[in-house]
Amino acid sequence: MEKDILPQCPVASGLQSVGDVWSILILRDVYEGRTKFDQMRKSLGIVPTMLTKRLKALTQDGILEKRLYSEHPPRDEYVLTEAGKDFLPILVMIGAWAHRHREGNLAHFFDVESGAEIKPIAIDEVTGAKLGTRAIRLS
Amino acid sequence: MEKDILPQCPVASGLQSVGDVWSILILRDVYEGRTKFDQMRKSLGIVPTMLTKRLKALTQDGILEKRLYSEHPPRDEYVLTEAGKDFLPILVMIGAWAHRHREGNLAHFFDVESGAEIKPIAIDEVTGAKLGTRAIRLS
DNA sequence: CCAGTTACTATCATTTTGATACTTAGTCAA
DNA sequence: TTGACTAAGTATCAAAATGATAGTAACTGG
Repeated sequence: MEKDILPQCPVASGLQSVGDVWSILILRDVYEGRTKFDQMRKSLGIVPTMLTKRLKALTQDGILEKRLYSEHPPRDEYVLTEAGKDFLPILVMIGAWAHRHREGNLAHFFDVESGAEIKPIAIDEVTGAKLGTRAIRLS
Repeated sequence: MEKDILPQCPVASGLQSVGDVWSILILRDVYEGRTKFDQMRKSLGIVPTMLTKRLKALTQDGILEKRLYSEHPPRDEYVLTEAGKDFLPILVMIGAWAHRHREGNLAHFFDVESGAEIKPIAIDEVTGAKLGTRAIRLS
């Protein structure tokens, strides 16, 4: 789609960085510890040209950054920036939405410390109200 | 991308319904009350063939449904199902993420009742902890 | 020095998306 | 009762993105 559609909309703006399936699945991989090119390629079944392209875009957008993990041979991995880490809750919310509304035998998210399954909800930090229960205006 | 990649991953599963920019922007439009074909077409600058295709997919996936709003002439609008309404928090989270990490003069979300700006955060309903502050495992 | 690993790039076919024009079914006003 | 207008699309074709397959470059370890 076009570049500069709806420039004032925060949703459209966010989607310009991260509004495509491969990018989001790459982020999921990185969260899971698959930070290297070939790990992602195998895990996702993505063709290398596409993976290269997406990693470049995510890096330029400040969501991932390249880090040398071996000098000899020189090898880079991709790690999350602050912006990248900050996207994790959205991933988890998407997964939880899928559990509620999509068919299939899906994996679940667990809190490592307690072992309990995570039930993510979004609230407004100001009112404390669950999002979706009160009217919202965008302006 | 392929159809059946990573069938057990809830994130990948969710993205199959709603993992594309147009679909998400259509949902945003519907939340904002632009429920009719031409309203969306103008608001988004989307080509009608694409809009038709996306509306059909969202409808088949149970996120939108067609509703007759005029008998003569017969005219349909698209309204949110429960699954569609349940996606709103994710939209707001994406917008909030963009506010934190993207440049530009972006519109903000407000609570209609209180007038205050919304600061969405995702928490685990079980532990009450903010997502991203504790380790998560997917299995 | 030869096979293996990692991180890619090159090339080309296929698929998806976009632009423009057109259609269908109705309304409304003169 | 014709002619302009609206809403919701479809048809056709060009352009761009994606996918498949193969190949390269730099290094390692035996």
